Amino acid sequence: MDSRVRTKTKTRINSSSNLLDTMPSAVLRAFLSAAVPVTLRTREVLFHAGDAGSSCYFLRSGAAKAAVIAKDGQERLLAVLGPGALIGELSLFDDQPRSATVSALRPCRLMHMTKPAFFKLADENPQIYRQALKLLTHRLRGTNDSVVAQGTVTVLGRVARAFASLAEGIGERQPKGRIMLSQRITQTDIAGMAGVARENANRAISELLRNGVLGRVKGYYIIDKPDELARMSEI
Amino acid sequence: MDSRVRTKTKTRINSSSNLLDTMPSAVLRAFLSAAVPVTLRTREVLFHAGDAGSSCYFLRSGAAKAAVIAKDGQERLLAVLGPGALIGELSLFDDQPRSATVSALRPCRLMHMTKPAFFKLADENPQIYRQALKLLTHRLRGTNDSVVAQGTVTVLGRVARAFASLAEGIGERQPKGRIMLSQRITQTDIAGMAGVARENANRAISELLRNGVLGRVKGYYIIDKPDELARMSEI
DNA sequence: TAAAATCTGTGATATAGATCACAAATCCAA
DNA sequence: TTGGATTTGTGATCTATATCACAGATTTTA
Repeated sequence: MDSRVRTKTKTRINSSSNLLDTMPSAVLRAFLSAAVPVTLRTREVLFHAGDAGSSCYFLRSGAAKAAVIAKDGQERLLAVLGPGALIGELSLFDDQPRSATVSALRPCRLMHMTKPAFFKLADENPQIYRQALKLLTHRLRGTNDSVVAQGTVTVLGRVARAFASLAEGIGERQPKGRIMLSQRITQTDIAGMAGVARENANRAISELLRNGVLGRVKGYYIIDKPDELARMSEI
Repeated sequence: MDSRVRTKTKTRINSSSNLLDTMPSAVLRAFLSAAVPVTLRTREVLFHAGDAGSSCYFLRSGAAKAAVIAKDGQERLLAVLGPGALIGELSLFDDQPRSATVSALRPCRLMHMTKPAFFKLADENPQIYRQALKLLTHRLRGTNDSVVAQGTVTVLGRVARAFASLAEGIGERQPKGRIMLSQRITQTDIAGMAGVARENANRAISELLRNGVLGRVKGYYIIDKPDELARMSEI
C-alpha cells in the first residue's frame, strides 16, 4: 500500500461515515491527486452558512465543527468532524448554498475538490457514488434520530447523545474499550450539540462523571462506559 | 411521451424530493419495468421500524406516513408522503434495518424494486445515482433544519414548519398561489410532525386559521399565505 | 341512521428546562 | 508569572409547554 494515500484506521471510530476508508487504493490515489491541499488555523472559517459554493473538502488532520446560528443567536452544532470527514458535500450534490458554517477547532489540513473533478471521478468509479449514498444515508439516519430525540429524550439523554456523536467524529479507541475524545471540547459546544442550555449541559455532564460513564483527564473527556452511554442515548 | 410512465407534474410541489420527475423517459420506463406493483389499504403497514429489508418502493398514488415510535410511546412523524415519493431507500443504500414505520393514510399503489435491480439500473444510468444523491441531500438539509428548529423555534413556528413540510409531500397548487393539502390530516399527526403536544398543536392551528395563513374546507387544510407560512418557519 | 369511535377545542395545573446571577477554577497571552 | 479572558459550577427564579380533564363536533361503522 502506498503510504502517501494511506489513511489511519487504527483508532478511527467512524467507519461508515467516511468516504475514503473503504475505497480501493487506486481510486483513493486518483481522488487525492484530483484535489488540492488547504490549511486552516484554529477558529478560521472554511465557509459560512449561506455562502455559494459547490466544491467539497476532505479533512486529513485536525478537527472542525459544523454549526448553524439560529435567528435568536443560539449556535447549534450539527457535528464535530475529525480526520476522514467529508465536508461541504451537500452543495456538491444539489448546488444550493452552504447549509452550515464550518470552522476549525484545531489547525486543519484539508483537500479541496471541485464539483467537476468529483463527478468525473465518480462516473469512472460508481463505487464512489455507492459509498457517497451510504454516507448520506448514515447521516440521515443520525439526524432522523436527533429529531426524534429532541422531542422525546430528556436533557441527560441528549447530552449522552452528544458524547456518542463526538465519539464518532473525534473518538479514539483506548485500552479496555474506552474512547477518548481527541480534542478539547467546551461545555458550551456540548450544549450546542445537545440543544440545551449550557448550565444544564454542565449539570448533566456532572452526573455522567459522577456515575462513571464519563471521565476527564486534563480537559479531555473519556467515555469509560460506551455501552452505558449508548443505552442512555436510546430514543 | 408514453402515457403509462408519465407522472403527473401539474400540481406537484416536491420537485427536488422526487427521484423520477427529472429522469429521461427511457430511464423511467426501464425503472418501472424492473419494479412490481404493490397496493396498500388505509392504515396498512408497508414495513415496521426495525424490520430487515433492502428493497425500496415508489409511491404512485395515495398517501403514506413515515413515523417512529419513541420509547415513551410518542409517535413522531418524519414525513407524510405523496405520489412520486421514494420509500425505504435508506436500507437500500446501507443494508441496515428500516429506520421508520411506513403506513398508508389512504389506499396506495406502489412499485416495489429489489436492491440488485436498482443498482443494475443505476450502474447503467449514473444519472440515477446523481438524482438519488440530490434527493438524500434535500432530505438531509430538511432534517438538519428540523433539528435546529426543534431547539430554537416556538410551538407556533414548528407547527408552521409541519404545514410547510406537508405542502411538500402532499400539497397541490391552487389558483392565486394557494396550496391545498390533498389528504385529510388529523391534528394528532400534525402534532407528531411538529413534535408538540396535540393540545398545543390545536392552539397553534387555531391561530394560523385566525390570522388567515391557513384555511380549512371540509376537513382539508389550505395554505392561503405560503409566503407568510415560510416566514414563520424560518430558523 | 343511530351508536360508537375518533377527532377538535379549551380551560386549569404541573414541570422540565431556560434564564439569571454569581463565584471559583482554568486557561492563555503579554 | 501575572492579570485578563474564558470556562466551569451551582443555586434561585421564571416560563413555555406538557399534562390533565373534560365537552362538543365530526366521522366512521354497523
